[in-house]
Amino acid sequence: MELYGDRGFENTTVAEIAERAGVTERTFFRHFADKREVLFGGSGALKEQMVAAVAGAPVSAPPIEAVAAGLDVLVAVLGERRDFSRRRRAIIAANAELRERELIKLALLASAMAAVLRTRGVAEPTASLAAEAGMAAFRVAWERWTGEADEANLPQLIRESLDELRAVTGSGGS
Amino acid sequence: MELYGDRGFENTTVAEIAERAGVTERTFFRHFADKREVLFGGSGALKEQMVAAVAGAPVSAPPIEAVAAGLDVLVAVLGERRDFSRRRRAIIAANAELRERELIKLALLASAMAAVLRTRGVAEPTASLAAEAGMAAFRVAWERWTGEADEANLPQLIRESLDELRAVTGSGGS
DNA sequence: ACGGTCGATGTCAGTTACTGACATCACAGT
DNA sequence: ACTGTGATGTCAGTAACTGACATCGACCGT
Repeated sequence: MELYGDRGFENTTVAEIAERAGVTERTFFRHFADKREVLFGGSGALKEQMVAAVAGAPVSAPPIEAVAAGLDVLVAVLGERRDFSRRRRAIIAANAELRERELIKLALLASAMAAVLRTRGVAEPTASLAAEAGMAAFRVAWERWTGEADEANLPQLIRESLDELRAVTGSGGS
Repeated sequence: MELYGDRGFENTTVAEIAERAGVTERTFFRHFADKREVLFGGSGALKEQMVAAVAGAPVSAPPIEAVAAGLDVLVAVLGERRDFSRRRRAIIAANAELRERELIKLALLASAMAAVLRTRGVAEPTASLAAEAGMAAFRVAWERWTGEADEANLPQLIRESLDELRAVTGSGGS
């Protein structure tokens, strides 16, 4: 991350990273599938935690509530160190390939949540849409949170986004 | 696309594509920024059309309606040749890098629509959320349309997805 | 203590996506 | 005919990855 931050992602070679870490290039690629994955390492574990949170929501809770429980985990993990998150975000925002990777990671999280919803008996278009809606709300809240100067409250922003999403979709069908 | 379909995306080299097209490798890279871009060529023009459609929606129309007008264009362009779309989709679905690319293309379309909404006076969290919600509805509808065997109606599926999205977010706030 | 297995690392050679610099060539306008 | 201009070819180079094999240290059973 230091190298990516200083010289930029694309001006940093794997050889440099490996040298800084005191290993060979080959070893780097045994730890990370590719150069981008460095910034998305914990996403597997994160997925597990989110899945557990969604699965652990009360049976009576509507789908969007279960998804919100999953997002709480996401927020807890990503939102704890704000300056770290901002540096990371700046690096990702500055590079198209990293943005792609981030999008697919979030999409994976959403589809994992949708899968859990299905095991809870939610039928298909609904499950995916609830998960996607939650993710959209998160994404927008996340942008604001990392972008704004003052100490905004991330869970609060997510709640507002969900409310806004309801308002926006609620006005009129096609 | 023939090569990608037959041998798979990652087993196809740029040299092969160039040879098939009767040009050199270098020329290939002058037409396409990278190997994936082949499958996403028209997305610039598509964006323009969608932007125009959103901008052209009645001033009185709520944001989600303007977005729906943009999606109609997307549907018209992508949905006209169904078998072509399905082959293309199969290729993309089979490869992670292509899925990444598709996600960022859709995200670009969404953010372009959000930008237009802003020029129409829609305030910020609302604009992004309306665009993202619309895109989520499209994505889910698109999955169903390309996946299902019978001749489903894509605009119809999108309308259903938007309705479902409203239902799903509408049940309860946090 | 000793041999053996195993996991992590190093080494090396190779492929392939992509890029910059320069040459060539056809064609349009004057 | 002259000249630019845009598209292509040629060539050399970089850097991300990958497969195959060697090494080495820790740990395990006897």
